[in-house]
Amino acid sequence: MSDSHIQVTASLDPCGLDEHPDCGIRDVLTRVGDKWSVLVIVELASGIRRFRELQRGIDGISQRMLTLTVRRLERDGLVTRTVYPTVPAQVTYELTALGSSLTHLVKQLADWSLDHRETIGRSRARYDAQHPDNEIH
Amino acid sequence: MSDSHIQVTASLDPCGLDEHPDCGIRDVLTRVGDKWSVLVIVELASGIRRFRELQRGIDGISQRMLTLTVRRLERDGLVTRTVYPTVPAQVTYELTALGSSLTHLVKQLADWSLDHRETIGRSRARYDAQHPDNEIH
DNA sequence: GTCTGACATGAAAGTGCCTCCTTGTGGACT
DNA sequence: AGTCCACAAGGAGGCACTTTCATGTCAGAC
Repeated sequence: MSDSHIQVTASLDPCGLDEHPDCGIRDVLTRVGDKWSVLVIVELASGIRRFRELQRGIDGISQRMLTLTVRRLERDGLVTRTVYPTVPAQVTYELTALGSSLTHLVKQLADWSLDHRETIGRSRARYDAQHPDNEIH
Repeated sequence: MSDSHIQVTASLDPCGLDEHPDCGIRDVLTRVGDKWSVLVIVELASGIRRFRELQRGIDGISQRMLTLTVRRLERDGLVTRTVYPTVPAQVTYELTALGSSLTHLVKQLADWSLDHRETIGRSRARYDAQHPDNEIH
């Protein structure tokens, strides 16, 4: 850990050394840490979805963001996009085996967050009370 | 899942309903998904650190980013900051029980990433070859 | 012709993280 | 005075994500 290094480049290539798992964690967070990706993953964990179905299942996401998000997930190999030559055209998205392998971790993170939500909220309130000058929300 | 909703506000308050674990996952990613937080957590998992020790242990992080990052982690209750009235002044940081409770998940994410790094790399190369017009890296 | 559904894409503006550089505080030392 | 150590904070610019709005393609229906 103390020997960790990340050469910060545009694509954030992890160093890949086994003794540097932190590089790995940065990589996965870069991959799913954006606003919408993990929500897409969670929705697809429930089964294959057409574009509109997927959009309706994720509150607040625009057509644009959904298109960009699923494209990135597809590029990373987490999602499969299938185009049907129907009229009107239809596209479906589903998790790959790789994408599915991430879902149990996502579930655990969600559980952790729910388990500790109140504690974190109290901590924030306490901190803000003690540091009224610090605007870091 | 399909009833999920996130009211996107500046502070991203999760809805907190048990049937909406995705709100939880967004919350935790907001918390540790930035570039440096998880690296700080990983470094502190190895033990208490003074500021400079922490900075040296995380390659590439500036004094400024470290200050901001530990401040946010402290606010969330993941890290304890202890000031020693020495000359020169000294500060130490260590994980709280809450912060520590996250480390095994972080480890799992890191492992997942290392396990699948090659697969993802290949997927990207394949995707880029098939979609030369898509600049989405 | 227009409209619809389904989905992709382009353009521009807004936002905030991140970086770089600088300054500050409090001692101690030369 | 200057320099050092230890750490915090200010200011400004860059960049990418995000959002909004608009446009595009392809058929089919009217």
